Amino acid sequence: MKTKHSDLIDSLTTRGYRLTPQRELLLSMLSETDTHLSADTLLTRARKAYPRVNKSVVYRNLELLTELGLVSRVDFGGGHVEYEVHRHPHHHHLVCRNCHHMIGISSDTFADLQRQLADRYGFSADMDHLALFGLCHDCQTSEPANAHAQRSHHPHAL
Amino acid sequence: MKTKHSDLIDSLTTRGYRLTPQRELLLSMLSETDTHLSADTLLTRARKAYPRVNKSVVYRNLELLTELGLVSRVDFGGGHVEYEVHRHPHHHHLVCRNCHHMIGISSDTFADLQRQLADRYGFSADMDHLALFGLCHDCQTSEPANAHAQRSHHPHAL
DNA sequence: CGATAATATGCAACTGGTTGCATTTGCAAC
DNA sequence: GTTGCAAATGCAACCAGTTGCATATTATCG
Repeated sequence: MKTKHSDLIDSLTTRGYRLTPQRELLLSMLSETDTHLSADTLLTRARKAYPRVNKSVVYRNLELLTELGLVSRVDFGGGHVEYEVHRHPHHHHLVCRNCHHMIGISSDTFADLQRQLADRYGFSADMDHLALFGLCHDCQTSEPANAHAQRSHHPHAL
Repeated sequence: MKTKHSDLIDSLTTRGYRLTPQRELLLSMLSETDTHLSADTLLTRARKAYPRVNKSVVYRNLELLTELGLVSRVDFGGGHVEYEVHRHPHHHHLVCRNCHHMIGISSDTFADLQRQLADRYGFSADMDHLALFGLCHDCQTSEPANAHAQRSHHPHAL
């Protein structure tokens, strides 16, 4: 239990939002893990405790919690998003497109970039749980090796 | 017509993929615009010329063309992706989360970051048509102004 | 130029996620 | 404790995108 569950609940209620069993369940699932979970995983787990929870409620509440800043949405690209309780300092993810290994890195690495974007373009970038794709150290030397579902039917090519 | 249409077709056929009317149509639509188009837009436009084109074909071919490197997939986050013919040099997009204005920037800006990720983590990042969110110059001073759909029912809070 | 075989297409069923609306519930005031 | 009402939920319909499979089409070879 990394982030105090009761703090999260306070954040909700002091802002005038209701504390419902579903919200409490979501927050407790998220604060009891130290990684990110997909909406679908959250729904499935929630149903173990509470078979009636509805998927629209899960999605709506994740959106609310994200807007309130209690939860961070990590966008892994291609429509795959996961959620985690908002912890400081923010961090980012390097995702290997070959072995799917994920490296968490601190946000310092992006400070220069952020400054450059501000200077050159006047743009204030949201540097909050970015995910970047690429190849991890191990896969750079042996890329095609343990690839997943390489296109199977190259007819007479390459 | 920025990128030679016939070059794209050659890339397909020399690698052993067939040239079909649907593929030709997709490539010509993409090479005749100088911006990115969504799968849905492509489908709609394609149907004007060819009412029978099927959405699964559009999606499958966009995936194929992306794998072959003829087309780039630009991921705008939250599952919104668009496609454009792969032009050099690669560029990135700064998207304002307030006014949705989009700034195209060259990939040089990311060279430092890329080098740092390689040095520190041994990670070779795909720096290819990234999209970053944030606030553009104009919206930083007047953020809440022309916002879209601000959450409407804060009950008695903030 | 016609036959062949593998590829590409169209279709229909399905999945993850979203939306509108009727019902229920949390919470505050009485 | 009861009441009132906005907020939250559950449901069912819906939408974009994906998948499996039968059919149609392309490119090649005879």
